[in-house]
Amino acid sequence: MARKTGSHSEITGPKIKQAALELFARHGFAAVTMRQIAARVGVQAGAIYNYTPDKQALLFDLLRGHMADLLARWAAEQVPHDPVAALDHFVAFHLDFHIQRPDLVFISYMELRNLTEENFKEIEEMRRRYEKIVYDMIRKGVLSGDFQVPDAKITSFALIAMLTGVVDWFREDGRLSSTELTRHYCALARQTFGVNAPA
Amino acid sequence: MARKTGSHSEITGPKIKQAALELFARHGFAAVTMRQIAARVGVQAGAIYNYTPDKQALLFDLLRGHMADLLARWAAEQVPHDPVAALDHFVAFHLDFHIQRPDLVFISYMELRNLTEENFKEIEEMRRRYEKIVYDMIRKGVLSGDFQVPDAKITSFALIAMLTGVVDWFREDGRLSSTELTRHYCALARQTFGVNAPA
DNA sequence: CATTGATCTGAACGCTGGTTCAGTTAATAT
DNA sequence: ATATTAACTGAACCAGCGTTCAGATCAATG
Repeated sequence: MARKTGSHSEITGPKIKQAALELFARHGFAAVTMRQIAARVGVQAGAIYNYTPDKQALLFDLLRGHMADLLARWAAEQVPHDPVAALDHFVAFHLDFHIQRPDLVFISYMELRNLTEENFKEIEEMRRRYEKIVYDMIRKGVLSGDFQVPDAKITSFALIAMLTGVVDWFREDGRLSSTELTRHYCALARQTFGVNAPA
Repeated sequence: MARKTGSHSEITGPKIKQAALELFARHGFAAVTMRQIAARVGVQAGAIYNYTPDKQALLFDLLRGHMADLLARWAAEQVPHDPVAALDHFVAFHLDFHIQRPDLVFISYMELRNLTEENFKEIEEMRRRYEKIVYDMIRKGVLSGDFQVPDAKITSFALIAMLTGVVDWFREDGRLSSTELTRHYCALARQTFGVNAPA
């Protein structure tokens, strides 16, 4: 038996990516086998190699795609000039983006060490670009006097950590809606940044 | 060749734990082999089984020991009654404890999914106990009027995330000393908690 | 000095991993 | 109808896995 009706490349390709994503997120890259991925797609392990050169590329494509998506979407945002409004905007953007992709966020943090050195550098570079966005935003607010923080660099890390950490516990059907979540975190971030008067 | 001078149980046992810790942290539990651990200790793979029933136990013992240490050390702390002073105390304690054990912190977060269900539950329970400590501390400060936060639960997660995230970038020989780090984070945490007047 | 017992070696066991590939199938083009 | 080819199977390859264990080695004991 081979090639059943409806088993086209345009279907199997994305299914492999999705299966790999879910399994990597649940069990970790090293613990997942090509046969497990294949089984989830409904195909033999060998068939995967029509879509990816190897297991490493499967992981790398997921991570690079995720980071590229993140950077592209932020670039497309209309960010307010006012520092406090910009902070609110960023908090809402970051939470929304990450909450919608818990698996990708997870593996982007967990599986960096399973990347080739070369591949790792590429992802790291993208991550640094994103962190710089946050840092620059904070610097602007500090210079304008809107923010009062002990250290801009530390604060940028702290903000990203506290926001990204949300994916560890947030559930759509939990106590808080994503709207409430965003509202709370905007308030929390403002306090963290020493913003006094509400904008 | 077997049993060389100075190769006692009291030496090899801890060396195995240490080697496992470093390798698990660097490459991940699933990617590390018993032979790699053995090689680092200077022993054959079979010898490891004089000290641990299996690979899983090696991981579990590290995680349980880490969490038990964390809880025991906090229990031994003299925590001030004043909520703001207690917050400062906690921030200093948490940073100090985690900065000194980056590898353990790393695997305690990364390798939870490689635990047996039974073992996982035990670690999760300890983690919850620690989170509850933070939550209770915040509740106290909210009730006394010292803290003003949008949501105590969220804030507890946010605080832990922003503090623990430090191990991802902090280096002893970096721009900031651990003393400065603590000072900055105490200030940041106070702001996050809406503390107005310095205590 | 002979014996003992903890400690470790070295080789093996059965199994599974990623990857390859000749061959099979079915959708499409001629 | 026939030929073509993308998509897939099924089996194999070999390296490496965790784990076991009979036997070797050496420190300590009496």
